[in-house]
Amino acid sequence: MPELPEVETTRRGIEPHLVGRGVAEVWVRDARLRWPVPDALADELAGRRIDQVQRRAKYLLLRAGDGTAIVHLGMSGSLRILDADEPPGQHDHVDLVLDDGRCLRFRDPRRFGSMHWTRRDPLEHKLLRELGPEPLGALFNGGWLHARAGRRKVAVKQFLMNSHTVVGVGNIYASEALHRAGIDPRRAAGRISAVRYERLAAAVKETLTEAIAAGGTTLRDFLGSDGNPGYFRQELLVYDRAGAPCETCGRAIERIVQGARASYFCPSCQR
DNA sequence: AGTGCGGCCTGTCCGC
DNA sequence: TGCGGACAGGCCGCAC
Repeated sequence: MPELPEVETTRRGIEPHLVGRGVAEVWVRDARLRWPVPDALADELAGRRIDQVQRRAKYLLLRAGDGTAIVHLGMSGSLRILDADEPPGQHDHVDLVLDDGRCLRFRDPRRFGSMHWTRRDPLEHKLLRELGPEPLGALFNGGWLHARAGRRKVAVKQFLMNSHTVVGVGNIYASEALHRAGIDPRRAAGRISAVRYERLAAAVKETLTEAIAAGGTTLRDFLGSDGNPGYFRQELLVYDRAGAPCETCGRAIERIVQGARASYFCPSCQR
């Protein structure tokens, strides 16, 4: 399940193959993603040159002249560089055929991903406009979290996963960062001190940075753009470890459900 | 405005 | 061994 480290790993994997390359053709085999792939993507991207491959939150931005393809990998999406004549599989929905005989192939079994095309500033796109700060940027820090939290009663884990609070912290890394910061995921966001929010912001940055360095976390079906898995899974201290001993104190990790999502935490290290 | 939840989708896993 | 059903999960969009 791509979270920010997986998306950044993908970006770094595809960038050197795309920048400066022309797009010869765009094949949309199945436009039924989360939102229908617009005809404009194929019509307008073909014939252009890709200038930059950027990331904002979990969106990848393929900049091509005055247009931008916006790609979200959803739950199960992946982008890979292949020879263009490689036969597509069942879930290979879109190809950008490049002018060097290769292609960028979008695969997404669950079709929670999406692709958009815009001729405007992509950061002003409806889906990107309201997003909170990047977790690895300077704008995201303990002061920001503390100020945003105010007196809100929502559980801190859900607060942390809200894209207005900070982008790119999904279910896995939310549990991990809260564990590192020693904060109970059930605690009300507005009942956490500024000092503890400093710890939490630092924990988010550390967790994501380490995960990116490891090439992302591989759970189930995530593979990087080179087809290889990420190696952060072995670093996870609580996620998917219900019943297993906490590495710090030995007490059993607990699993609870918050907002219809699994949370994992150590009941003695996290308060 | 903040909060909660339905819905999208399919591969995987579990229990019978 | 086969089968049905629960589950996983990002995140928009809607209802309260």
